[in-house]
Amino acid sequence: MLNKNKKENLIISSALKMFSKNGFYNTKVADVAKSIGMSVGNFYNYFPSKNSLAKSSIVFVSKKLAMKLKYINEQEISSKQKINLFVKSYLVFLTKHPEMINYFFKVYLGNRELFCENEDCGFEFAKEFVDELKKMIDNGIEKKEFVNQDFFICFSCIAGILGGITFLNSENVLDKDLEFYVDSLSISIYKSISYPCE
Amino acid sequence: MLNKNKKENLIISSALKMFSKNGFYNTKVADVAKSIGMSVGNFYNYFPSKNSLAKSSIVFVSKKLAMKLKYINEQEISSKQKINLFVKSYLVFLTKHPEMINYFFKVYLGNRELFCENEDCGFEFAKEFVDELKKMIDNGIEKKEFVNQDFFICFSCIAGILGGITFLNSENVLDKDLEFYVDSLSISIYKSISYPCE
Amino acid sequence: MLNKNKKENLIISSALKMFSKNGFYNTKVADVAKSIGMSVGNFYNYFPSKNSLAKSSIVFVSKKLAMKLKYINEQEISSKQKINLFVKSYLVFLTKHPEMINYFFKVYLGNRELFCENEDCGFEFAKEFVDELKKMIDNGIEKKEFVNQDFFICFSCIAGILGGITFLNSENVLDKDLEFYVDSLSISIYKSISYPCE
Amino acid sequence: MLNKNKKENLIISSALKMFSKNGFYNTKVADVAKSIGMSVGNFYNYFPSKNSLAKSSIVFVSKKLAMKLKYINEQEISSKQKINLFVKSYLVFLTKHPEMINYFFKVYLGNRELFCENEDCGFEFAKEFVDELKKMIDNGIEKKEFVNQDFFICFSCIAGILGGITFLNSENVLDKDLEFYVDSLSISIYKSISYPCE
DNA sequence: CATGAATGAGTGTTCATTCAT
DNA sequence: GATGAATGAACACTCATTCAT
Repeated sequence: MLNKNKKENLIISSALKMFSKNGFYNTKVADVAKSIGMSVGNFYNYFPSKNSLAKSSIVFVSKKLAMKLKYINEQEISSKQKINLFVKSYLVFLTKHPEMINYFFKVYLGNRELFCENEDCGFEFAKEFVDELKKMIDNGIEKKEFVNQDFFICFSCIAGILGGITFLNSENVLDKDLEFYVDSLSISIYKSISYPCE
Repeated sequence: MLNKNKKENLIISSALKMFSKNGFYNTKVADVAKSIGMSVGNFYNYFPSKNSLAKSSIVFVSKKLAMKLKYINEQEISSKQKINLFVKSYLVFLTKHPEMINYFFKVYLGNRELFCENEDCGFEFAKEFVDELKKMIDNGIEKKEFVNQDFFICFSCIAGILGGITFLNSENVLDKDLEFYVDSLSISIYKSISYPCE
Repeated sequence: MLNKNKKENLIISSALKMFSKNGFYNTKVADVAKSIGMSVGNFYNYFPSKNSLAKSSIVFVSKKLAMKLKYINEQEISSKQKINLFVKSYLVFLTKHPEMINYFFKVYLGNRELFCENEDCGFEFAKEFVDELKKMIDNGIEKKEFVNQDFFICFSCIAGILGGITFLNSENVLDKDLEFYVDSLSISIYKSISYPCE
Repeated sequence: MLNKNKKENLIISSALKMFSKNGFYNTKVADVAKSIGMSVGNFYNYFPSKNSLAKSSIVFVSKKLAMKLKYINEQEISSKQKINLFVKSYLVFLTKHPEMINYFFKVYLGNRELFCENEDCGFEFAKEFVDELKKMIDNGIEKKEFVNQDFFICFSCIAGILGGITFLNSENVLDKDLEFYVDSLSISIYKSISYPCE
């Protein structure tokens, strides 16, 4: 028998697909349960509420992304190369697990009320990923590879541009495979935050 | 007495605030109606359904944004200047009407199921804005001010970076006024899509 | 059309019957609604919750009983006669509206958790009746018709003995009509709280 | 290891506390099981259902009370003294085991649907206690110490008055210790069923 | 146009009970 | 006997929408 943690992940994996496809509110607890052959009642042995599943799900995704970024951050390469590796890693992941990325951009960013009780909750559930991204940015600034500017500008450039391509992809408007965009995207991102005419 | 169209806009204005603050699903038709002193029944004289209000709302926002961009596009200035004007215009608008921008980024992009019946609906309800943005991009490429690359890359850079700052702003994590970011953001956006070392 | 208050009373009347017969927990909101030809949703236009219906119901009963007792209290007769009138009035009421009395003794006294949030809520929802009973007792003590003793003793004698016969009646163990017990019950009650050998 | 019967009593003891405090319907089988460090599944090795636990519990209480009354009944003393002893014994028991008395008056009398399948089930589960009380009453009447009246009147007087003080006690409205009320209560009860001017 | 009472399908959650281990 | 994961029917409450007035 699967242990508790394994089963939780099984639920999350299925929920991510359903939430990202049909939205949190149009996905019923019964749907999630049934999708993995589990009874409704038993679902509640693993998550105390539908909402807590949403929260655990974003933590799950955030950790996955953080791991990939951490692996890149730990290498002794230039920031430019790091960005290239990250974009590639991100797009491969998006191809393989669109539900995770889409969950992040659609459900997490689009339905803040699910994740925030008070006004200023920030991105606490995506902390792990955001922190790792911060590391990359800080390191790039430190090494003078990135313009020494407001952190939030950098953050918007990296996360924003990737978010942009993600939305276009999820709406099926892109005419090429994601892989195709790796280089041009990394260059764009790099240009946006680095000094012109290096 | 207000004519039908005026009243529709009144409803939309109030709905935008509520939808963007609490989400579409947590805003009840009764709440919207009450917020402008209207009865529930009467609401349905102006919109056939809650969902149609959501659609009209995004068209409303898209038109507003398109107008601003159109005004900029019509000027005889460099693309670089256009981007600067657009960023400024955008951030001023975001300051004045966060509900509109947030509605666009959160409700519209985050709850696609509300606006898409089939799989490939694209951004039909934001068409006016997207088209105008396309004009700016195409013009910049034509004039060799932007790298002649895939349109979607450019789109992701412009809309993505602005989206990034928008999310940071709506989560109250920015420590300065939006105005502060105008120049650095426009430079970043411009750098991302233009040739290096101009 | 019935006004709001009339409809509330209609709901309460029906709920009293169902609650007292099958218990609060075995009576579904849908049952109550259906019993008076009302939809479930509409029920909630009159009461915010099932629990609030239970509370309103006991207030309703308490008021009815208080009224009867008040009418008796206002007469210029001896306490002995008051008790006789009250017992008669009570038993007639019990015959005519067993659901009200049974609701009081079974649901209200038997399911305190429904009516008490904190530990010491006392009998706040039956206040009107209890207050009127207190008046009768205080008056009898003042006029030296009742032994000058602890109020709670008197209260237990009056309410307790009536409660006793009420339970026997609701269990269908009594072999005679309630009317039959009027005199012996009033004498017993009177004896229990008055001086022996008057 | 405890034998089956001992464990049943252990369950009952804990259940009495929880049922009397929070009500039958707000006490979950899992709560009862956990309260004595037992698994849910194992609970069902001792009681076939939650409802049967409720029934066994009232029999348990009824037997305890019957025993005390039996001991008193067997003494060669006047009915007046018996009543005094019974009241004392009752109040001491109530002080020591409020859960048992409260279970009787609240859960058993207040939720008849739990104990009665048909309409006329009487007090079958409290038979032992009721029978013993009947013995005391019959004996008093026989010895002309009590008025020769309807049995149910006597029953209501004794059980009702004790029930009255019990409710007041369980609602924490009494300002003195229960012991304080022993004499006045026994006198009141005795007066209520005996001839005036003995 | 305007009202708001009425509808009723729908949903998150609970919990007594079962049963494989 | 003992465990606790699994079941699934049940229920309070919601809310978009309708419609009589």
